[in-house]
Amino acid sequence: MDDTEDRADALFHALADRTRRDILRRVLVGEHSVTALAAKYDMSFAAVQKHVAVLERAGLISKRRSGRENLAVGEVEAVRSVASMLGELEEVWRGRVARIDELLNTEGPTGTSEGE
Amino acid sequence: MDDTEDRADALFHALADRTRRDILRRVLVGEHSVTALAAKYDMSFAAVQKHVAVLERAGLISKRRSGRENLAVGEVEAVRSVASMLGELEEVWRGRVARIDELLNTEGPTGTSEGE
DNA sequence: GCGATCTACAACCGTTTGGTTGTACGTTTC
DNA sequence: GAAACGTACAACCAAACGGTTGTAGATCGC
Repeated sequence: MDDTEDRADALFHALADRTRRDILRRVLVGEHSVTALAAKYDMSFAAVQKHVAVLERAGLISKRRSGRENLAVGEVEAVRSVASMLGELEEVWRGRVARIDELLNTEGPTGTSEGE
Repeated sequence: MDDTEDRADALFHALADRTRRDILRRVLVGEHSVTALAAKYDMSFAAVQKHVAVLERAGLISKRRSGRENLAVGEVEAVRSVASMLGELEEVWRGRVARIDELLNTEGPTGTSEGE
């Protein structure tokens, strides 16, 4: 149910770091090994590897083994899915969303009345 | 220079929390006071207020004082600016970005050669 | 004026994050 | 087979995050 919310959390979180956004740009252009990526940044290999893992867990990149190298490539579909989430937000603003109440978190410790 | 990167950090970080995304949806529909928003979630007023502050610092919402109430409203332009960042990523993938090297972080402890 | 309401913010706390170093394991190369 | 390379992962650390409670300042209603 809030499965898409979990996914949104992971996607936005992955994008909320400039090093990860930079890695994503590189691997959207073409495949890069983790070591090749790590050489680009002024931090340890392990740190870059962790960033790659975060991107992978979010589905923004995928990895392919090639001998001892691990080639990462950007998943443009995932980028588009984030864009579509923002598009939905814009539709909310336009008032074009049919069942807004379904999009909104239905908590309301006052009794889930939500009628405002 | 990496001013836009700071902004991107703030925007994606603000969006990387489901409560904040939910608040954003509500205030994109129309103005809500902080108290009205806080009533919707099963957490303290202060917690919701902090979320609102994060959204405001990122520029995703703005606040307007009306008597003792503080009315928050969503800034759809900021949402669009995030969408355009993702659009730029997609263009990187398409190979349509003219000066990619300017988009990519130019670190390279090996001497900023970047020639790969 | 006084109580109730709306807001802001400080102080605190457990967990996560982003970084480090060190170790270990498969793969290539000679 | 041994050295070098590419990777993965554990353990550790300071800082940030998301939450809490408590205090305090404006503003409204009566």
